[in-house]
Order: sequence, then structure tokens, then C-alpha cells
Amino acid sequence: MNESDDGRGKRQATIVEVAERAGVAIGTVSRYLNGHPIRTGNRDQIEEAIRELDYRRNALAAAMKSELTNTVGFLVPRLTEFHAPVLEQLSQLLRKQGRALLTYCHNDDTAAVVDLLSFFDSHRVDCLIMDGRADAVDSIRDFARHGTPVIFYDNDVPGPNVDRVLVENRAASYRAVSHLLDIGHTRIAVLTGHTGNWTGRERYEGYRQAMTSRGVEVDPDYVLDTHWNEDEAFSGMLRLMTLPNPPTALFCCNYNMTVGAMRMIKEHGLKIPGDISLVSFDDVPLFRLHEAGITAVAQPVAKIAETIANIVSLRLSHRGEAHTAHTTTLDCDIVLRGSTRRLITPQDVARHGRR
Amino acid sequence: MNESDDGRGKRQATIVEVAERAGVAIGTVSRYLNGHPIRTGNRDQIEEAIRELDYRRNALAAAMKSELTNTVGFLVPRLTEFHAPVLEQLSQLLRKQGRALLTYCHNDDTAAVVDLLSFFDSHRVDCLIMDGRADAVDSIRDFARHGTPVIFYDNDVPGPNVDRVLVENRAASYRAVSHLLDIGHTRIAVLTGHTGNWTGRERYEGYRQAMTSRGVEVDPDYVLDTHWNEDEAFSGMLRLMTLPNPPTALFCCNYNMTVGAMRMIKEHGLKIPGDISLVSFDDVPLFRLHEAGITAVAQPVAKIAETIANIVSLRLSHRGEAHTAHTTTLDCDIVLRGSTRRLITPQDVARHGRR
DNA sequence: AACTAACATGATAACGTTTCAATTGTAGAG
DNA sequence: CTCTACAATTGAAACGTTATCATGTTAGTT
Repeated sequence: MNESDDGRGKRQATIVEVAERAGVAIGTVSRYLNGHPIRTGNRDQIEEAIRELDYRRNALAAAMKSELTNTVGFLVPRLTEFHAPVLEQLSQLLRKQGRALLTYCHNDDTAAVVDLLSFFDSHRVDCLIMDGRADAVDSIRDFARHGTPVIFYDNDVPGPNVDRVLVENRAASYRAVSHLLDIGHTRIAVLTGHTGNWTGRERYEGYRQAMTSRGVEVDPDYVLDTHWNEDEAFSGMLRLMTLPNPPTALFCCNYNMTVGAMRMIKEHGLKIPGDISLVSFDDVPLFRLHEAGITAVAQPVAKIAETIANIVSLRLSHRGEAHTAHTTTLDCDIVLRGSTRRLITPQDVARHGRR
Repeated sequence: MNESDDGRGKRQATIVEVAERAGVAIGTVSRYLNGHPIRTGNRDQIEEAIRELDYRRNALAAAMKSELTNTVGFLVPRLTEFHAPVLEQLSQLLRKQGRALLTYCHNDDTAAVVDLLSFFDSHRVDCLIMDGRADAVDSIRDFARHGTPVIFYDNDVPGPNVDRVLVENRAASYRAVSHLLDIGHTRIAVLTGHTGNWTGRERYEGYRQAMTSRGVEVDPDYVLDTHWNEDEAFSGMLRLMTLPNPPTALFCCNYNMTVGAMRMIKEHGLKIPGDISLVSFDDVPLFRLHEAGITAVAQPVAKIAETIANIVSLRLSHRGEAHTAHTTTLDCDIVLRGSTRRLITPQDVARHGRR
């Protein structure tokens, strides 16, 4: 329908043509486009020229000179119910700063991470946000060496001199497991995700400290170092529940594993919390709607996104200046629901009779 | 630790310096970088120079000449459990084509959509993927006029000459509601999302056709035109269940609304499917784990992502060539679970006695 | 050995901005 | 009306790549 809807596009007007048509210098147009003060007469001329020529700014050319692309690289491990809201809010906060996110979901694939790092690098993103990864420290250091700020979130890895936005994984786990201990459980199993990375290690450590601080010994059979994903959690859970002495409570270190564990529990006709109590790291809307309600550690998604956005803004407004990296550690909430129930001890059973 | 970890970054080597050092012409280095054949001797020289100078490609400068940024704009309404996996897979498929996604989550904010459109435009994304939006057709047309391919997914709006990747919303809804009718329900309510947009209208239309094809009249009280979100679904559901003659079954047109409806149902002590049967559009892992299991329409996420990625590739390898827009419509699956149960009729009750 | 093709190479002109130093214009003070 | 600040404007030089085309080199035929 449209005059030039021929699929070819049309020759693009440049700032030069705008300047000619408006009868001013190129620099003046540039200044106008960047919001600098302009003589009123000139402004009108320029605006008219822009309209008539259907001029659109070429951010690439601009970025080339100014060394700023207004683009931020974002590397996310998985788009789970924890990460998706972070991305959602981050995209909006950064937009208010005039920036947008170049997003990639790497699924713990080292090669993909390295590949993307160099893509982001050659595309000159102004900043990089990612989970700290031991398998890519060298690439990360290479990347950061050129002066682009990097922000780690969700997972940490020591070494690189970058800002970090993390949560108090250990303390939150400690409290979660303490809750299970409070209500009488001692045979508590944990799906750690993966103690090969910091987050998994910290969450496990919280578990361990809670246990030992009550004098409960950690049974190695109860510690499953799976891989943050549903299927491994499912099979791990299978091993767990077929032990001669299965656990009475379970602590799952992320959302995906909670789903895997719950699937095993349901498919084998077990009940939460009747047969086993459950605490999940990561809270999702549907946990409220579970039959019993799932007790969960809620990460402060909004605060995380906000903090990251602030750091981006800060680093880029002082770019070039030397600075020391800063780590922000945010608190988590524990939401108690019905999936954790006081343990019925043999004594209880004896006292009240079977079933 | 690193030699130049001073936070300033260091002067960036260019292709010119590489050429000088390698003793070849600039063009030769460019050709090498783009994988064109190069004399063996020269190749070694160039590779050495690149290594020694720590050269990194500047994709901006390249894009400026080649008119290709290897960047694709992605505008997603919300990062729900439907959209997140699409983004996840899309980011990976496009990466294999050497492209990356500039992502923004607009939350149905018209101003944000328009803003992003012009951001993508000035950043010269090679292609744009978004939900078709009536509130932005003009901006979309403006955008497309310059020759950049656009792909609509999830939602459609007639007019723009763009490719479309959609699902058979109407047919899937028809089958979902027919299932409810099959098992005896007639008082079936629907949360349409928003019939102001195509997806909502189609899903409602499937509902309506299923009803009338069985001679069941659609009760306007049972049709709730809410807004795809949890809270409106919650309050809508409240209105629904306090009707003198409340529905015995419910069809929710997206995941968020299902959560809202389930929340109301649970908080008011009602049972699924005891008090009300439920079908959800969009299937998520936790639906399997609900007490009864939630019957749901599963959109073919992987196919959607794949189809979009293929179109991107196709359009960009034939760019500049005139083409006619193509619409792909994909099938959905209906997964029957326990949330839909045969209606207990008054006769049944009479026959078996109360409770 | 001479003669073609076929192909890699070299020099240079774009691509569309921003930036900078130099210049012109403007308005307020004397 | 002139002088002085100060701000807006100008013109040209980058920014780092790709594209073009004429030139040089190689390898394949006869």
C-alpha cells in the first residue's frame, strides 16, 4: 500500500544531506541530534529537513566515533523462572538509560560462552553482564582487559577484577535447613546443583553449617551433586528414595531441580509433606498453588536487576576512570508454606497409633 | 594481576596496523578476516601480527560498510513460561547463524514499543521479531519501509506486509473447549486475555464455535475480557464464582491468567477439579506436578523458534530481493491431565445420594 | 618456453557520524 | 556605540572497516 513498499527499501538520507537542505553545517545537525543547544531558527530548519528527507540516525557510525554503542551484553545460563524476570526488568531499567541488551542463553556451554564473549567484544558492547564462570575466566579477563566493565551476577568466580551482584546464598540456605531441623528433621538430603561452582558450593555450605551447628552429622549419601537440571534431579531423587534409610526432608538448590524432585515424588506416589518435606531455592508463583504450598527461598529479583542497572550506569558515566571492583550481596526471604511439616517421630506414632 | 589491568583499557590496534606489521595491504587482511582465500605466506604473517598486536575486530566499522550488523531485534511482550523458552532457543539458533538478539520486554507499553522500534532502526538490526501490535502498526510500517525484514509471532495484526509465525489458536481452543463439553460441562467460562488483539480473539472464537456447534449458548457473564495478567484473572475469577449460577468449568487463555485463576480457586477453598474443571492455554512443567495435573494446550515452542530462525536466515540471504510475505501456522497439542473431570450431574447426585 | 586464465593483491575511495580548533554571532556592560 | 564574554557555528579531520578495480602472481595448457 505504502509509496515504497517494494521490499527494496530506499536510499538512506545522511546527516550531510540534512545539513545541506537545512543550510547549516554538519556539526550543527550533529549537535542538534545529540540534544545540544541550537539557535531556534536553525532548529526549525533542521527539523524540517529531517522530516522531508525521512532521515534516520545511524547509530553505528555514531558509535564508531564516540566509542559508545549503548548496548550491553547479557549472558544468562538458563531462562528459568529466576533468570527470566531478571532479564525482563533489566531490559526495562537499561532502556531508561538509553541502552539495550544483547542477550544470549548459554546453557553452561563453555564454547558458546567464549564465542559470545568475542562477539560482544567485536560489537563493542559498553558493558557485560554474566554469571561468573570458572571455565571462561581467561576469556573474561581478555574481554575486560580492553576496559569494558563486567558485572558478575548469580554465580561468582574469584579472580577477575569485576563488580559482583550476588545473594547471601550461604545464609539463606542455612536458614532454610535450620527450619527443617527446627521442625524435627535430621535425615535431610540436599540437591546441590553443582558444587563445582560458587553458588552450588555456598548453598551446600549453608546446609552443612546448619546441620553441624545442631550436631547433626552430614550423611554423604544425602548430598547429591547433580547439575542444576530437572532430569538429573529426578534420577538423583530416585537414588535417594531407594536408600535403606531414605531422607525425611529435602533441600533443592534451584527451581529446575525442585521440579525434577517433585516429579519423582509424584510419579512414585509419594506425598509432600506426608512422605517428605521440601524446601526449594527460588520461589515461583505456582509454588503458592501447590496442594500444600512449597516452602521456598525467594531471591530478590527486582533488587538484583536494579543493582545491576545502577552499576552499569555508574561505570559508564565514569568510564576510563580507574576504580575498585565492588561486590553487592543481597538478602533472600524464606517463604514458609505447607511443604515443610513437623516430623512424625516413632514416639509420636507409638503414642497415637498407626495411621 | 594482568599486565594492563589498570581499568583504562589500551589503545586498540586496527586492521591498518596489522597490515603494516604483516607487510601486506589492508585489503588482504580484510579478506583474511572474512575467510577469503589468502596466500599461505601472507596468512602466517597476518596471524602473527594479529596475535602480537592483540587485534580485535571492530564489527561496527564492518557493519557500516557492509550494511549488516548480524544483530536481530526481538520485542517480547512478557517473559512468561511460554516466551522465555522461545527466546532461549531463538538466541541459540540465531547464534549458529552468527547473529545475536537485541532483546526488550515491552509489557504491552505502546510508548516503549515505539521507542524500541526506533532504537532498533537506528542500530540497523538486520531483522526484527515481535508480536504483531495494532497500537504500533504505523511505527512498524515505518520501520519496515526501509527494507528490514519483520517477523510477527505470537500475536498478529493485519496490514503490514511481513512474515508471520503463529499457532492455530482457534482450532486448539476449539478442541480444548470441546473436551470440556465432551465430559458433560456446559457452564464453561473463559478468560480471553484480551479480545482486542488477534490471539485473544481467536482463542475466544475457538471457544465460541465449540459451544455453538454443540448447541450450547454462550452466556456473556461467562466471558471475561481481562488483560492476560494474573491479577485481573484473579478478580475476574472472583466475579465469576460469585455469580448466582457459577460455571463448572474454566478455559484460561494464557499461563499468567491460569495462575491468577488457580490462586483465587485455592484461596477460596475450592477444589480443582472437584468444584471446577480447568484447561489452560500454555503448558508448563509444574502443571504436571499439580495435585490433579492441569490439562493444557501446549504451544510448539521449539518449532516456533526454529521457524523464526529459518525465516531470518532466508530473508537475509536473499535480502534486497522482492518477496511475498508468508504465514506459518503451527499445531498445538492438548495434554489431558486431572484438572478436567466429567461433570457430576444432578441426576448422578440423586442416584448416588449426597456426598 | 610461451601464453592464458584464474585468482590473489595493492592502493584508495567510500560509509555516516563525532570532535576539535577556529570563527562568527549575540547580548550585556560600560 | 564599542568592547567583552560567551555560546553557537563552521569546516575538516578522524574513526576502522569493506569494495572496487587495476595490477601482479600463479598454475595450467599447448
